Amino acid sequence: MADALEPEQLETYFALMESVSMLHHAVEQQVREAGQLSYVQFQLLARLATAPTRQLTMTELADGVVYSRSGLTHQAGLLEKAGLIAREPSPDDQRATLVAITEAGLTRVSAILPGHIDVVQGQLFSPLSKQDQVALGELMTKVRDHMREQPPRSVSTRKRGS
Amino acid sequence: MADALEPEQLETYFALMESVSMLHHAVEQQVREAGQLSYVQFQLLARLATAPTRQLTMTELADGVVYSRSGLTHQAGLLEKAGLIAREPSPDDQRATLVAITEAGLTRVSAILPGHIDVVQGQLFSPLSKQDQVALGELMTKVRDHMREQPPRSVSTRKRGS
DNA sequence: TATTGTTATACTCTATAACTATA
DNA sequence: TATAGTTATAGAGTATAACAATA
Repeated sequence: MADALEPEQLETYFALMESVSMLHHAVEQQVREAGQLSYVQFQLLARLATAPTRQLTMTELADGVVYSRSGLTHQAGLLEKAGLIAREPSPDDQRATLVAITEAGLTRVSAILPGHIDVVQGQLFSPLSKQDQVALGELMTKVRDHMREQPPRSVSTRKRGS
Repeated sequence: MADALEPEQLETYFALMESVSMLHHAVEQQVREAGQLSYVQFQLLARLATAPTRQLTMTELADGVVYSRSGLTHQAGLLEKAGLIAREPSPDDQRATLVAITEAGLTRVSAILPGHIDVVQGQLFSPLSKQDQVALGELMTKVRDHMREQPPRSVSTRKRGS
């Protein structure tokens, strides 16, 4: 409502989307070549690998990565079949499923990470000064936090109208 | 090679990817609801609408939006079937196809744009100060320009190894 | 020989709706 | 009644390779 975008903002928006699209394409390729995984699968594994207890519920795991429950179930099925994660019922809540990364999963992430970091360094950070990099971090943290507050209206699919 | 990512850079990278993923999801929905198009289709139309002569060759149109020739052919086929673009052989180069946006295409873009701008404003820019917005534009322009210089190794698929 | 674009095909991803089971 | 997760299925997107035509 109200507030149009300045032409300058439109250019910023386009530059952001194009940059990230290209970056996404580059890292997707790297992840596939180095680890035979899609980027989504890599994100899920990376999230598990960095989780405090190295296990999350399906819902926690989905958050911010996947936008439908069935999508996550599908990806988790593939990862489990590949032996990279393990699922077991949660003791706390019988409805929930706990997902844990396996040793093989950790190994896979380790195989991907160095090359991944090279790509991100080369594509995203190399044209930026140290100052720029810090600034970008601050900006995107603000944006991400703001977006997280917005009703994602997807994973927590609580249909109203339809 | 060399140069690892600082943990701070890793966070920046993640914040960027998550933000844009959510933004992409939001605009994708908006474009579909307001204009019955995918985001890629909207990008193609928008690119044509803002092109100086309102027509581009397939290769020019693909640039930065689509990463395979056949993908563009497919999308162009859909857009043409919907009457939003028109294709004709180029007079300059008999191999090339000129793609032009139709009146219906322009109308469709117009139908999408206001709501689109609202979403971008609300999701991306609203948490940022005017200063922040300018800074983001400068940063992403640098990044985009740098990435454009990198061999995209995709559209201009000049296979070497395989 | 290199480039533009299309075709055919196959694969992956994603989303919707219906369903089960537990809170 | 609401939530966690799965299943089945259908649709859309994308990429590879083989191809035709022009430069």
